[in-house]
Amino acid sequence: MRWSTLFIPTLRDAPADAEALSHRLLVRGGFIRQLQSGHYSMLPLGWRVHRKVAEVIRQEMDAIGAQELLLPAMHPASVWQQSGRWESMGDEMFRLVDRKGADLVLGMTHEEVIALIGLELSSYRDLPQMWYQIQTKFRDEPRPKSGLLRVREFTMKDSYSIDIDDAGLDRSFDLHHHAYTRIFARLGLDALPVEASSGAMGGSASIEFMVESPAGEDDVARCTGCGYAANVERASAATTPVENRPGGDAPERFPTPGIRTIVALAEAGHPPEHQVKTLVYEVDGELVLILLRGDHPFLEQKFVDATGSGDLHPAETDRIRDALGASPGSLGAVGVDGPPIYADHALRGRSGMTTGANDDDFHLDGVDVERDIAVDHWLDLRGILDGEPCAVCGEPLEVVRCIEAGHIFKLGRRYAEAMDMSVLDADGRSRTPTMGSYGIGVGRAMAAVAEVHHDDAGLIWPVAIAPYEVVLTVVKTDHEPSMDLADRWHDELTAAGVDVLLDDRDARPGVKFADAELIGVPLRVTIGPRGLDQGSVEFTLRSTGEREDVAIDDLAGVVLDAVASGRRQGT
RNA sequence: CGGGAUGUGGCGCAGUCAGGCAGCGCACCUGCUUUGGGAGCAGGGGGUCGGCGGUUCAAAUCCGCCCAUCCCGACCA
Repeated sequence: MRWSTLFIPTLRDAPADAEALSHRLLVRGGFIRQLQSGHYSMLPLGWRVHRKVAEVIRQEMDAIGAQELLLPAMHPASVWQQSGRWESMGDEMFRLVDRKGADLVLGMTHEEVIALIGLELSSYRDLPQMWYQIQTKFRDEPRPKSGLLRVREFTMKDSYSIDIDDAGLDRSFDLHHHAYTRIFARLGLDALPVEASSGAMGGSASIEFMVESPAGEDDVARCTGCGYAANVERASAATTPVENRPGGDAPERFPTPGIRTIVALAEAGHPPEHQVKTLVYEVDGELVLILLRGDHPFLEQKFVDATGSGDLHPAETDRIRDALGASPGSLGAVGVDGPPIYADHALRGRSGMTTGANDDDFHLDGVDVERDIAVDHWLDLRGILDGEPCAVCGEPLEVVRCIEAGHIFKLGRRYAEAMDMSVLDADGRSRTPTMGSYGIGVGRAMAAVAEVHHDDAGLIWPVAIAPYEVVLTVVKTDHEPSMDLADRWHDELTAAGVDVLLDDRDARPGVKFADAELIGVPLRVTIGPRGLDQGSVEFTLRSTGEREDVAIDDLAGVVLDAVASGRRQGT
C-alpha cells in the first residue's frame, strides 16, 4: 500500500489523559481512538494488528483440533437465570430490555450458551469436543483503564471443551495450555503460566498466562529457585519461623492508651510477628473474625476461594462495637464465642502473643492462640511478601506486576448440570460431561505487546503481527530512479505475499523516519539518491537499529529472508 | 461507590485568581524556497470555551446543578 493514500493519523503528542505506554503509543501511532471510556475504535492500522493477532490464535486453536464457531453476543436472560449467574454477575453484566419487555443481556462469556448447544451431544462417542469463537464481549467494568488493557467492549477468543470424564478434561486443558504457550511465543510475549484463583467462574483449577509489565493489574509470586509461580491471590509461602516469647498461664491485660495500630503497638515493644491481628468482616451479612499474624496482610480472595462466600467487606464500626464492645484498634478474639473465627495457619502453635482486649485502650499479652482462642477454621488467608521463602524449595519469592494475557479454567460439571447436559456412556448410563473454558483478550494481547516492545521512538511490532512487515521509505519522491525502484519492489514483494508499505508521501525524510518508527514497522528500506549513486539502498531493523547497505539486485532477497525469519520467530 | 484532578479548534497548552475583542505551538490549506532524522518565510481556514441554569451592562472567567474523561482505592473471569 502507498502511505499517501492511507489513513494513518499519527500524533506528535499523546493525549493528556493517556498514561499507560501502550495507550499513548497506540493513539499516537494512529492505531486506536477512544469513543468513550472503555470503548475504542480500531483504526485501519490497529485493525490490521488485531486481525493478525486473531489469526495467530486461530491457527493454534485449529492446530489442537478446536473448531471455530460464532455465538450470539446478545442472550435472553433465561439462559443466565438457569445457571444462576443472572444474580451472581451483578452490575458487571450489561442488561437491556427489548420492545416486548423481555430481559436481555450482552454476553460477557459463553459457558451457558455453549452448554445449550452441548444438549445435542447424546453419546460419549460424540466427545470430546472443543469449540471456540473470536467475538465481542461486553463487561460493565467499574473502572476501564489504560487504553486497551481494561475495556468494557472487547474481542475475546473464548473456547470451551466438553469431555466425558476428568481425564478427558485434563487432556483438553493441557492441549489449551500448549496452544497458549505457542500463541504467546508467536506474539512475542514472554507469558508465564501461573496458578490462579478461579473467581466467579468456579471450577477446580485455573492457570493464568502473565506478562510482566508495570502496566499490569495483577501481582504474581515467582520463585527464583524452582520455578513455582502463582497469582498472589492464591500464592503461598513458607512462613518464616518465629520463636515464641515466654508467657504465663493466662493472658495478661495491660493498658495501651491511644494505641490503635500494629505499628504503634510494635513501637511499644510488641513486634508485629508477636501480635495477633483481628479483622472483623461482614460475609454475606454475617459477622466473622479473621485472625492473622501482625505482619501478614489479609488476602480477601483466599477467604472467598476457601469458603465459597459471596459478598465480603469490612464490618461497620458500629456493628463491631455492638458485637465485641470495642472499636477497631483494640479488637481481639480471646474469649469470643459468637461469630465464627477464621485464623491463618501462621498462628498455629504461637504463644506469648499480644492482641486487643476488646476494651478500648487495653491489650492482652501472653496469649497462647490455640489455648486462648476458639478458632473454628484454620485457613491460608495471608498475602505473601516479596522475598519470603518459597513453600516448595525455600528460595526467595519475588512479587512481580503482570498483565493477565490469558486464563484457562477447569470448570467441572457446574454448567453442564445447570443446563441439563448429559450423554450416555458405554454402559448406556446417563452422565454429565465436564467442561473447561479458555480465554484470550485479543486487544489486551495487542496492548501487552505494545507495553513490552517499544522504545523512545515508538512501537516495535514483531513481524508476525506488524501492521506492515516492511516500509519502503523514499527519501526524495521527485527523484525518479528512487520512485521507480520503490514501485518495482512494492509490487514484487506484495506479489510474494509480504505486507509492504510504500512511503511515497511528499514529506521531509525526518518525518518519514519518525513516523515509520512510531508505528513500529519492523523492517525498513531507505531509498535515496545518495545510496543509489553507490548502487545500494539501506536496510534497517527497527528492533536493534542495525543497518546495512544492500546492493539493489540483492534487496528483494534480503527482505524476503528477513520477513520469513521474522514470521518464524516464536513458532 | 469513596478520594483526587481535568474539560478552551484534530493534538498539546495559555487565558479563569483579578469578568471587558478567544489566543499560542503542532497539525491542516495556498504560494515560494528547502529536502538522508519531526524545515523556513508569507498568506489563510477551522472553536456552541463540556452542558444547563443563575448573577451582571457584559461570563471561558463568578455562583449552582449536571455530564464527561483520567488517576488512586473499592470492585472485577
